Amino acid sequence: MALIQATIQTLRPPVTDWATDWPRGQASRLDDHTALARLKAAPGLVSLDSQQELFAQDDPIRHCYEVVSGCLRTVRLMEDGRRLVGGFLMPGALLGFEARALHDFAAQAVRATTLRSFSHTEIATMAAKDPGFGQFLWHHASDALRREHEHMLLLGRKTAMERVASFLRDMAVRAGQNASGPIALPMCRTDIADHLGLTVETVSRTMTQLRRAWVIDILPGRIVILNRAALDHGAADQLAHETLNAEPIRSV
Amino acid sequence: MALIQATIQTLRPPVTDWATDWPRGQASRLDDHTALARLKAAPGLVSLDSQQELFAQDDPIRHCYEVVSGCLRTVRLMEDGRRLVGGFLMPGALLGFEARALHDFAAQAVRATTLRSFSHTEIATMAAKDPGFGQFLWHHASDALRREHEHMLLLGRKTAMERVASFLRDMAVRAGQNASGPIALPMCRTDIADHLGLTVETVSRTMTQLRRAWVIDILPGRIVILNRAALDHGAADQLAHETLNAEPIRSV
DNA sequence: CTTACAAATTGCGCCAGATCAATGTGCGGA
DNA sequence: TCCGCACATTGATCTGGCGCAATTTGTAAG
Repeated sequence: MALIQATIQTLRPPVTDWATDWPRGQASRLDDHTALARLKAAPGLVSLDSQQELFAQDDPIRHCYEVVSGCLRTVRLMEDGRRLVGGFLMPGALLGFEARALHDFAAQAVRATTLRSFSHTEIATMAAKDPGFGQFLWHHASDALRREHEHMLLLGRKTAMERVASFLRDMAVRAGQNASGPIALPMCRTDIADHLGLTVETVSRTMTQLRRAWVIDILPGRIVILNRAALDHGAADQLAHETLNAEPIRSV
Repeated sequence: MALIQATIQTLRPPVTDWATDWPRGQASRLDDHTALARLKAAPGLVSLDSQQELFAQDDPIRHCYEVVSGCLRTVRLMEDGRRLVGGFLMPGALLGFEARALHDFAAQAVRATTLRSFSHTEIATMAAKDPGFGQFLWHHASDALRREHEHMLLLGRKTAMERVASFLRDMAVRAGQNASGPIALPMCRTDIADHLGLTVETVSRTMTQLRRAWVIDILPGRIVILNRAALDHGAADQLAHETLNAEPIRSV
């Protein structure tokens, strides 16, 4: 059950931007939609400690959220403990904006996190009145769908190396880091493994392989991409063989 | 590229039902929405031969479709030929109702298929004008999202036996066959394998295992569920061991 | 600085499912 | 009825990733 009860106050006049979460899609052009702006003017605020749960799987959807800071994961559990991490939500991401009665994933803070919270009922009401807002929700769901499709391909057909490479590339894109520089990995290896359909050990081994091949450097809580082309092209495998004997000096 | 150019004529007065495709969800209650009814009054009709492609991956989205008869698969290919079948579309299913510029999957006929076709532009225009229709699209995308989440769990964490069992159970539910009776499997084993993230051989072996355990019977182009509980409960594995020596008389 | 604990890495043996290779089966056409 | 072809099944072998356990690293507390 949801641990936090956010308070939604009265709606007040328009404000400005609505951060969206489509790093790799054509974001719907509704950032400045007035209904959204009105909504954003009076959000509830939620703070979560690290590992705290925002809502559980099968909880009724009462609120929608926008991540302000921190990082969340969506989690789905099987009875026997097998776990799937649907995704990681970074600042700007939206959560719970589906037309549905129950959450099909739990949401948990990867680390201390703050969110803006909105009433889901109000969202639905607004969608019923305002076609523009309805369109926004449609666009949002469609974009989510496209990303899930991509992830299904990863889970269904990619090798461990390809999965890890895809993940790291995605994290780089999300961080806006097309250039070099450390990329934060706030989530633990277990979370990454459960997101990629692998085990912790395989994730660790694969990342080590990439390090040995000078494709990435591994620092506590972050990585640095040394050879972006290898990561993109999937040539990481070949590289791993070529440079296997050379042992890079590990950054301190 | 799309092989068929459907013609959308003028819109005419309301008609009746709008078959939806949420066998396991709370279908959005918009079946009789007037905008949809208006649209449905003047659809283009499309016929596909078996294996014919309706649209390719990365084609611009020009039309939306409702499956009238037959069966389609959505397909995504990797450069090296690895293939993922996103899903199978049975009569009543909707296709291409996303807010997006390009298709992220190709759609191909599993066997001879007919569809009603609608202009995607018109859909988008209608969504912009009519909040109720926008809501319908939002609901539709949200339901699709929930199904994809379920499938991600299958691809990421389930065993071959669990995947095949889930698939057969789904097909039974879709066919409205909670009772006994043959369930049509119009798609070939390769399609099933690419849908479940397995190989043809593994699908075949697993189904044989289920047959030997008296959980299902296998007929050309269809199956019969003999032990629904085993299929649901995933106890298929245990059963497979218990009854492994007994060789059921194969139906002719 | 030392201790303590969780997270990450590494080694090693094993197995579910992949891969390669026949063989079997059903169906449509001449 | 026979042929031909695509699909399905089965067998034999191989391997990528898993499972378990030991070790190392990072980090927070004392």
